Amino acid sequence: MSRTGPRRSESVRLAVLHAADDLLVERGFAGLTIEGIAQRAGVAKQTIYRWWKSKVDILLDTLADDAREALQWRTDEAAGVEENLAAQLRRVADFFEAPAGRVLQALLGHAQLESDTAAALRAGFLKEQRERDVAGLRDLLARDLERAVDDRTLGHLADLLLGPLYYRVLVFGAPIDEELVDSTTRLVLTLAREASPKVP
Amino acid sequence: MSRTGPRRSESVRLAVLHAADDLLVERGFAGLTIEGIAQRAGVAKQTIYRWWKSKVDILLDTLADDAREALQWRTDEAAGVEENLAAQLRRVADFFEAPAGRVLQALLGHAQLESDTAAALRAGFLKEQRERDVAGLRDLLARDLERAVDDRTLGHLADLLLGPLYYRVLVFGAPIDEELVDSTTRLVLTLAREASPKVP
Amino acid sequence: MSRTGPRRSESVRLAVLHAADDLLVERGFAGLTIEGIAQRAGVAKQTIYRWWKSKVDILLDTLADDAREALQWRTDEAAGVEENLAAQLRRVADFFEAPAGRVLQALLGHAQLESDTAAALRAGFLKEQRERDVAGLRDLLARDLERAVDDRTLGHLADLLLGPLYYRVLVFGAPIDEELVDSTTRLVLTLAREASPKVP
Amino acid sequence: MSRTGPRRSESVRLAVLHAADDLLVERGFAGLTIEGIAQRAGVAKQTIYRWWKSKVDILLDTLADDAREALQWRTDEAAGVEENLAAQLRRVADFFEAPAGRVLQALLGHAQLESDTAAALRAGFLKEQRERDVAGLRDLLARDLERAVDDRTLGHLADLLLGPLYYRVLVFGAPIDEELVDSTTRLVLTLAREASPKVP
DNA sequence: TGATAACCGAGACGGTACGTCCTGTCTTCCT
DNA sequence: AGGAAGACAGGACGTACCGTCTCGGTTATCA
Repeated sequence: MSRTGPRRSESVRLAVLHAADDLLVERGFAGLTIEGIAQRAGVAKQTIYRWWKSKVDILLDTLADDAREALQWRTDEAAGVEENLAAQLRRVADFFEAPAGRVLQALLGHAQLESDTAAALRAGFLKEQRERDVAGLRDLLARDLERAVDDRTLGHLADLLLGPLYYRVLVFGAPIDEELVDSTTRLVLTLAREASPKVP
Repeated sequence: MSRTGPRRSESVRLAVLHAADDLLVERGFAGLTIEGIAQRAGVAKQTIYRWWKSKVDILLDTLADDAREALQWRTDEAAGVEENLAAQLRRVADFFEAPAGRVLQALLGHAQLESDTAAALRAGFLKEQRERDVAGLRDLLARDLERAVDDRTLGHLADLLLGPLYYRVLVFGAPIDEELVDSTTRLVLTLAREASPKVP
Repeated sequence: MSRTGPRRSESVRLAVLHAADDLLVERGFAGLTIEGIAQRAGVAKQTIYRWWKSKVDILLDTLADDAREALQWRTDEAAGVEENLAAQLRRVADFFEAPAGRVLQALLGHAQLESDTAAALRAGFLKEQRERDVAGLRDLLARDLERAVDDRTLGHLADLLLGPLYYRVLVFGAPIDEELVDSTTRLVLTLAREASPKVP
Repeated sequence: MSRTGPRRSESVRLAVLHAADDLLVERGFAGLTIEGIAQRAGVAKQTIYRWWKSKVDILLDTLADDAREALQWRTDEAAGVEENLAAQLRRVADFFEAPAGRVLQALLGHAQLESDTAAALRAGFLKEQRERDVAGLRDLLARDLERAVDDRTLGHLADLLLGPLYYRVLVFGAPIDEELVDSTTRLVLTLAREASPKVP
């Protein structure tokens, strides 16, 4: 059965996402309201409710657009494994300084308060990002160790690698410094080599 | 000049803290309202506002009462350094399953959304806990290495030690398993020994 | 530019006015609250505040709807001037026994306490009623005296006519009796005839 | 049974009455609160509640002190009856311009809203004032008519005399002008002479 | 000359209503 | 059908006073 009438307006979608982003930066999460977004975007409230369930849903949308690329693992074949790993951690550090990182931070915060947010965030963005992190780590270690590392171990290594960075940001609200990046990198590599000794 | 008139009622204070604690567990942070707390505690709203600025302020108070002891470093002289360290991490893991841990989790979440909360939490509980963590780690390593470790290094070691645990809880909402405790413990001890080699 | 969106609901308006009227009679002015009206009318508080500034504003609205007719001057051509005048005063007396009269009484009371109420009441209902009273009196006297009476005199006659009635109600809270109606009527007619003697 | 301890402090009583009076003038009846009076008088709230039941009770107290004298009937033997009567009405007019008159006006207003206030005001001040008015009128008419007027008629004459003045003040909030005083005076004297014709 | 009872200041407390803000649903009209 | 405008029921907010109460400190009278 065919349908009639105009389709979803892309300009409305973008206006809402940008308004939400701007207001989050300007007034913080608590000052972010559906009514405020509607007004700023020059859009009716009902239009927002038609396409998104809540302000969290809007933010998840902005995250999907912005964060994926910033946290992608990139390999520089010319550089060593340690440099590549450290570079990825630096990307994480930079991400948290950027607007998209603030969005993730807010969503992670909200996820502690609302299980719906937690479920949506974990089933979507965080799950995908976890997969990218594990895959990126696997590839890098494979180059270093010349053998595959099992997934279980990879998971723990990822926790050890990223945990201290998120801890800094989420718990202390402090920027991630170079020294933390370096020591974390070295530590994880050490453990990886121990756990999966190169076949002589 | 001495105060006259009735003093602050301790029973009111406790009724409010317990009501807040209970409601947080029952209904979550979003379902926690000043009016709800007042009703549950059998207290007038104004009485709450007289002593606390917000529901966050109340939770900070419950945390101060409950969390300090649960996260205290305890040394078992009979056991080795590694066992002591692992036991402390297990205490952290258990804490996050307990009601007081839920309070901290909610507050950490809210701290991502409101800078006031962040400032209060960091200036109060987190600062003290950080000091306890660093001091506990210092004492433990001193026993192991038979020499003092400088504060800067201790700070990084604390990040590496606790980061992965908080990451698990805050980002993935998953319980901290034994394996993570063990690998984190070993890793940090390895790094500590490398960084501060025992004088021969 | 034409308006879009839903219009003001007439049923809501009436529900509020009736609820206010009922509650004023049941519980008196002090027991009349916006929250009470909202609850009785099955309406949200905000809906009331959207259209009225205060409970006084609501009562002014009920007055406009109810009192105009009750205090209208009516001429019975068959009857004499004195009978017509007395009939009008009896209408005033009856009005103060009816619910709408209670509303006016309450508003007059409140007008002594709040200058805003006084200004609104006087600029609205009282001004119109005064005009009706003066006009009614003018017509009646014209019939009796066969000549026009000047406005200044009419004003004073209206004061002398209505003053004693309001005095009874407002100051002594007592009902207006037939004797007061009669003596006031006679008195005013006497004075009117003196002041504007029939041209011989 | 005898009692011990300090007696009621007169300075406290006066401080409260003055504070109430001042605040009534400054902020109006709605802005007059027990807490405000207590603060302004430098007195504890409980002290007020010990001696007065409500703010209305306080105002009744100030009225008793101030109004009695202002509304007292005074006879100037040298002047005629009409002049004496007009002088009394002028006293009423002046009274409503003075602070004590404002208090009575506020209390009369409140009496329309709360039956307790109405009862207290009518059983106290208004009853006494009514008696003074009737007695004053009786004396004056006795001089004029050279015979006594019965109480029933006197009551109606008092209504006709004072009603228009109160009507002006309470309903229109306008000052009582000389013309109203004069016509009311003449009118009432006319009626009195008609009703009780001098024995020839 | 104490004891003791009332007065008084300060202000905590359980309440009620205030007026505001935002939510999510809905209705109306326009394109 | 999509969208702007915005009315509506509802719920929580933080504030202002109410009237009651508990504290200490301070008189004044009477034993």
